[in-house]
Amino acid sequence: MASRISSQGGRPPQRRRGHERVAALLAAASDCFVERGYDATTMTEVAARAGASIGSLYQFFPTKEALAEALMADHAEALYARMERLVEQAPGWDTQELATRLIRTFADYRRQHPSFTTLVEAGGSLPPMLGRTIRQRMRDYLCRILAIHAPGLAAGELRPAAMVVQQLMKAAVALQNEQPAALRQSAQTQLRRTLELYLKDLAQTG
Amino acid sequence: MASRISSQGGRPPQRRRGHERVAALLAAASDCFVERGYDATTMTEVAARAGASIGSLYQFFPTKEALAEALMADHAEALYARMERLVEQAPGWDTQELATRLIRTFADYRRQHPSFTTLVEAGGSLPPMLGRTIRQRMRDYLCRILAIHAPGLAAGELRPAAMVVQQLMKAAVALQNEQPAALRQSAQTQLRRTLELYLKDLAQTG
DNA sequence: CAGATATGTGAGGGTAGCCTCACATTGGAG
DNA sequence: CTCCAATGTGAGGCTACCCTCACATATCTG
Repeated sequence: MASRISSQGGRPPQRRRGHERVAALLAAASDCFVERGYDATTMTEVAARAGASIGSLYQFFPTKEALAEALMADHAEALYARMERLVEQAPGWDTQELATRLIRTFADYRRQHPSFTTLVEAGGSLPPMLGRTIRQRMRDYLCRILAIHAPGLAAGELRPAAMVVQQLMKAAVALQNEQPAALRQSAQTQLRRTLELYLKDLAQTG
Repeated sequence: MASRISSQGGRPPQRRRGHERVAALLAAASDCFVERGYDATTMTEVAARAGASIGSLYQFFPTKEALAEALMADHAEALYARMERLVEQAPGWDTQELATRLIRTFADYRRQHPSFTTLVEAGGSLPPMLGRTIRQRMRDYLCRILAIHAPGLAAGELRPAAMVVQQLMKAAVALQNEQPAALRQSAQTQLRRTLELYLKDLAQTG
């Protein structure tokens, strides 16, 4: 799980020890976020857990937010890789089959990486920009995959695909948080169909 | 929605104006928690939103935690009332029918009261004791109802009912957060069945 | 009205936590 | 080996926020 560090500030590691430190720091951050949540974890604790000092932590991550974003970037990359691998393996599927597999991949990854779930669901408590970044990135990934491999939906226009993806997001990420009353009726119907798909798959998987 | 204020400290209101203030403060807290999450909302903001000063807020709620707990107490009371009303209306149901209705009631309440969901799901970021209190109370409520109205499960022994209730909790409260790998196999099977029930109902409701 | 109690106010104490800085140490290139 | 950039360190600045306190005002009882 090589990490690319946040784009803003924070010099990337260059020597071997630097890379090791970054990996340890990200692992520590992951554990802390899962156990205590984003707000409650302190930078001091992350550093201590990684066997480093605060200064060392700030050497690579200029901000607590940047730390979370780097962790999220790693997750996003890994998840995206899984999805692309999945799509490459069997290009002949129709939209529904593809959606089912993608959702299962997504759900599996969530189960295997609790910190990913923690960050995605932290929602309101995260710094606004970070929250938006995370959701945007997830949406982009799913949208790109669906747009490429579901030509029936993305033929020329982007709106429908984006809508479906948004509903996939809602189903897979924030199932219980969403408020159906706030959704338009047509979208709601489509969401229900997506939900059924997701739930059926989830029930099979366990 | 008359509130009973936290048990620990914090004198309950006695005059008319006091009751109005408490209601306004709880409403403000509810909004803030939903928008920003528990950690990110400040007591100053809650007070300002309710048109009061900080001193006024601390007149009734001795602690930020007490404020959240009072809000949660209101929710718990309202939800419990709904559940009891439901059970009284049709005492002839079998276990499955009852469970389905209870879960729907639970899901409906969650949709109608976002701050309830916010507090229940805040999980790791809440002060440990508050989090435990919240989960314990929800478990007690569901357990009591199931124990009373599903004699087949609660005949003498409490263990099976408690287990089912725990799984109901997992299904209804933290569907995606749980890690099936950490569960025992038998429990997992039962959980799956409960999940299917929950999901089926959710799909129907929208 | 008068006394008593409840309620209202906001400046400030205390603290926790993010982040900086000045300097020590390590490791690799020439 | 020598030198320089990378990495390591932790005390402390600074800010934000929870909560207290001394006092003002409002509301109720007699």
